[in-house]
Amino acid sequence: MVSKLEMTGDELDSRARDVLRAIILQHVATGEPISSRSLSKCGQFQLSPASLRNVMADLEDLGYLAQPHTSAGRVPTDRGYRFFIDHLMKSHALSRRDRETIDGEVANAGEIEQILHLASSVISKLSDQIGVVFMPTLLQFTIRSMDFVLISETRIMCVIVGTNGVVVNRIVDTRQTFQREELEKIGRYITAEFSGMTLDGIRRRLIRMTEDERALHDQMLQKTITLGIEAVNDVAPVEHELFVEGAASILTKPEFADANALRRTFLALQEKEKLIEILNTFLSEDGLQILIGSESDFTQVHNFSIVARRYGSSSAPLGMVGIIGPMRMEYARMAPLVDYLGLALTRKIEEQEQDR
Amino acid sequence: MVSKLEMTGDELDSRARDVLRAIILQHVATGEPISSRSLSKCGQFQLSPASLRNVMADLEDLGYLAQPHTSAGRVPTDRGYRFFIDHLMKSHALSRRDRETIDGEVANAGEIEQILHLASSVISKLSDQIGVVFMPTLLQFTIRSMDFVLISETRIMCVIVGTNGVVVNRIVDTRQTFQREELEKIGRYITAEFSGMTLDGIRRRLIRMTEDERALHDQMLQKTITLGIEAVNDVAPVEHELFVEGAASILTKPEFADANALRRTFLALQEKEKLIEILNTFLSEDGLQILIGSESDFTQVHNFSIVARRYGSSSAPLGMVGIIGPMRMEYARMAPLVDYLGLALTRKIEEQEQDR
DNA sequence: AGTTAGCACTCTCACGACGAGAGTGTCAAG
DNA sequence: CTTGACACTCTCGTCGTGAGAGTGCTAACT
Repeated sequence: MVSKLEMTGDELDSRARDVLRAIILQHVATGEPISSRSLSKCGQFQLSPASLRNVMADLEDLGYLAQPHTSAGRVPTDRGYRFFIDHLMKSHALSRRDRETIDGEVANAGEIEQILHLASSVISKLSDQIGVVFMPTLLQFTIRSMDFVLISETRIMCVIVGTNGVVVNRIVDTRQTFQREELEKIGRYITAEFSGMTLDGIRRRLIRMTEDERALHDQMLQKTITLGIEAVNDVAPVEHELFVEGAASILTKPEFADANALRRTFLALQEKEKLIEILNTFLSEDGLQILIGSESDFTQVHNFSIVARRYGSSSAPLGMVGIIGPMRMEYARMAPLVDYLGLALTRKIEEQEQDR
Repeated sequence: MVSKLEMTGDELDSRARDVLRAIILQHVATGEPISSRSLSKCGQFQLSPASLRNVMADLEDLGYLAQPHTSAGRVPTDRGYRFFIDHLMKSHALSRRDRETIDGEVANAGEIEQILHLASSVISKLSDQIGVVFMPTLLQFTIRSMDFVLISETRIMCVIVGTNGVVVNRIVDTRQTFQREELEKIGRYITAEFSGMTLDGIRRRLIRMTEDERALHDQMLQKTITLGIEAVNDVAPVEHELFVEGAASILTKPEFADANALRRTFLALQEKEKLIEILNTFLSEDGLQILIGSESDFTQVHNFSIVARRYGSSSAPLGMVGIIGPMRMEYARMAPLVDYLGLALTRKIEEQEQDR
């Protein structure tokens, strides 16, 4: 019945918009359903509760508000939050403290995994929500260099540096034995020969090379090829990394007062595939993304919202960073937080990219 | 009033012991307080409920059982569990499936961190409790080799292999620029010069070398020293790694039916220092360790137990592996699980140690 | 027209009473 | 020493009740 309404923001007059905004702000602050009386008392409107009730009834008809039960106040629906975010919200400026905290954490981090880990934990702490950082597949990842370090005669650590500054390392267990000097040579060769290619491309070319005439005779080349293939094969399975931090932060939120809600939530967070799927669809979108309640499978069940943003250079987006929390959250504070963290990460990564 | 009793297991006659064992087994299975009637009905005893009540009253006086309230059955106390574990428990043989699962997971893992991560997750899955694996400080860690890989001109990955096969790698950001060949030379030099020493020892010696006459003139040596110090300094802060896996497994246990217990538990798991402290004290003990309820700060508050065991060669214990769960757990099944995982880890690590 | 006071209505929630059920302790008889 | 019997106690679910909160509606007011 409300489906034919376009979300242009035009179907609400200025007063209705003010009321909706006030209700959402107040409800986010208190967690309680908002009554006409408390709204009237807050002083923002020179109207009696009865008048406000009329406005609220209209907003309910339009699907922006709902009543938990007849004699309770109103609560925003996901549709209400959506309207708020699209048309009513005024993002807070990011506090200097927060900005400095983010900058500090990001600056201190070295390796990509550490950066992402710190990012998820800092956003979780600052937002008091669950922090998520997602780094998608490395298959399209182009390499700058590849080096091999002798761990023991048959165990080799392979260090791959991407053109975007990301460093990946894995240990492979070979059946052959290697010398230090051999590995140095192999590293130089592979770096020279394959830099700029994707892992997948490298693997395919190496496999083609095995059939090459020369490889049959040159023992050194043969060793290089098998080691290279093993190294790339071993990295490829790392299809994505998902950092979820601060799940305990939701423990104190009133929407999780009962044990079942908690249980369901933790179990949902366990299975990360769904989350990855959602974040993946966002990966093609630019700018801040907000997903509310029923708008996706994941957020629907638990009345969650996701505020997330792409990071990494726009030419090669690297992943998503954001927060997950109950639908009732301070979007006006979350939005700039997530946005800034995304920017900071992007900047950091571009710096590393320069730094060649 | 019971404190003067020695825990020799002598103060209970054979019948009392049987009753205590039966009560614990039944309570662990059901989670309910055990009544004299249900005990009589189970057929193990040819006694009436009234007689069993007498025995149970005695066990309660001795502090092995307790009643949640007057008209409830009996529940084992931590003292009761302790007696059970020390004198009554018959450990189940480890099922073949479990043994194979553990062997499989451990065999597949490569790097130490991956091994420990898998270990904590496999033990969590098999036990349906929270899995913990703890690796203590690396400061006493002696090195076999040290290599440096060029990430970018000023960022160097440092790969340290311990004599126990453990591989640690960190990226350091230097102010100087390095060439590939330089790094290879530095790696060879440091490996030759310092292998067998502890990280701490290396650092001290490097610092002493800065004051050395030669270092002032030999630019290469100077670069080596500063890089070496930075590498070691960067690794040293990693004082311990604690893997806690499967916290969600306790969600379904009846002792966490109410939200507060859940909340408290998750918050307790958040602060890992306490846990590390406890595991650290166990590090000097050989064999399986079981800590019950009030026996430690950590387990006391939440009615938890810890079943843990040292792993790593006995000459150089590497860390602790174990599970955390409610006091009411199947000790007879947990004990061999943890024990076997500890053995498997030790074996794996010794293999890697050989493999030089 | 829009606004407001008043009022009846509905729903939740905290409180207390109550009875069924479960388990115990005890005592006297076997 | 064992056991049947019985009174006692405590928990827990159910039901009823009344206070409180908030609404919708209507009629009067501006």
